Amino acid sequence: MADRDWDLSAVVRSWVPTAAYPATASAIGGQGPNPSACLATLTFHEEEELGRESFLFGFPNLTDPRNSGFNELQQLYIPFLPRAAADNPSPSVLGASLVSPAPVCVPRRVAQAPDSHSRSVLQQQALHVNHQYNLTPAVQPPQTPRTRKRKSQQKKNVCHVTAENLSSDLWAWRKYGQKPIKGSPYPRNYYRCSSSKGCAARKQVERSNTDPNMFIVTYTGEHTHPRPTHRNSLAGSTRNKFTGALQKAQAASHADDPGSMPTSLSPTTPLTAPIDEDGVIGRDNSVVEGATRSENGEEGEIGDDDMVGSEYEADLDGEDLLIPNIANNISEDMFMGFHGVNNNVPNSSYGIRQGSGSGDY
DNA sequence: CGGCTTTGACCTGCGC
DNA sequence: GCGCAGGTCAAAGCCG
Repeated sequence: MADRDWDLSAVVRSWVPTAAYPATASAIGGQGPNPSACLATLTFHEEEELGRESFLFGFPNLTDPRNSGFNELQQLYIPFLPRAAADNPSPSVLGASLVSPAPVCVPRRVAQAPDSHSRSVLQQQALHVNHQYNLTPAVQPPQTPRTRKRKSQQKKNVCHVTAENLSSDLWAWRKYGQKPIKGSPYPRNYYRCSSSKGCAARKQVERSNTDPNMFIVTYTGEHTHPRPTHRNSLAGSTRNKFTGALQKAQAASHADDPGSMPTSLSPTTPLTAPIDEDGVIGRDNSVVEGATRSENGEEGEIGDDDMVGSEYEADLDGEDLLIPNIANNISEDMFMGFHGVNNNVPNSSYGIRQGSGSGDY
């Protein structure tokens, strides 16, 4: 019985409430959503895209004080943007001054011995930011899903984000597994991109055992397709048991499970309306690899199997994608789920791998 | 009906 | 080689 189990899918799934995905909003619930959370899913490529006019289309309320987080995030990402983008960041990209916490990722080769000299300036900057915002960046070597490189050599893009900043990338993620992790009271949820059947992109979400308010999002693999122009009919809109059955489950079984998370919230970002094709929003704050790459050709290199690199390439292509109308769609209730998580609120049994977790346990 | 979540079983990596 | 732990598969069931 994993009474501490929680379904991170709730976290991963886009928290952005929209008319199209009201359930998601209510499922997440809560108050004081941080717009920047949405950006947490952006890659620097995507950020670059966001700099385009179309981006404003997607975020009509950028001027809204609530969007300060967005701008903040952009600021934070600047160091990680491709040099061109960083050198000539559009106003939207640069945004305003930092005000609220924003998720930041820093590329790092886990397998490599940390070398202060080798650490890129960008990384240091990111680290600084992370420190400011109490974020714990960590990037591990990417991996090639399915081919299973040595675990220690797998490339990963790890981001530590707060519940508020938990992602809402536009990719459609489908949960395919959950496993309790030894040493951690919280299970790890596994997601794969559901936008394309052949897509190798994976996403892992787990709550930090050191800081329950932090979530560790790990991206591996790369998308083999352009961003979806639209969500699957059900993607992100269903499974919002959190609103219905979920709540029942909460009351019934995991009323005291601090680690629990509403499963209903899939890592899918609800999209309200298609933005300009150039509008790009993507994964969570996986800015990392690119950052290193731009600064340090070797460290954080975007190898062939580096999902980040290739993915970024695709992003730059201006693949069609949608931008969630975050500001307009954020619901008061949206973060209820997160609050529940943060406050040991009963969470659903959904997405929770009871006890033995996934099979082997 | 299509897509998603759940979850037990199986596979693989890795340390000893 | 063995065993543990992490990662993935896939059937079953749920939902709109």
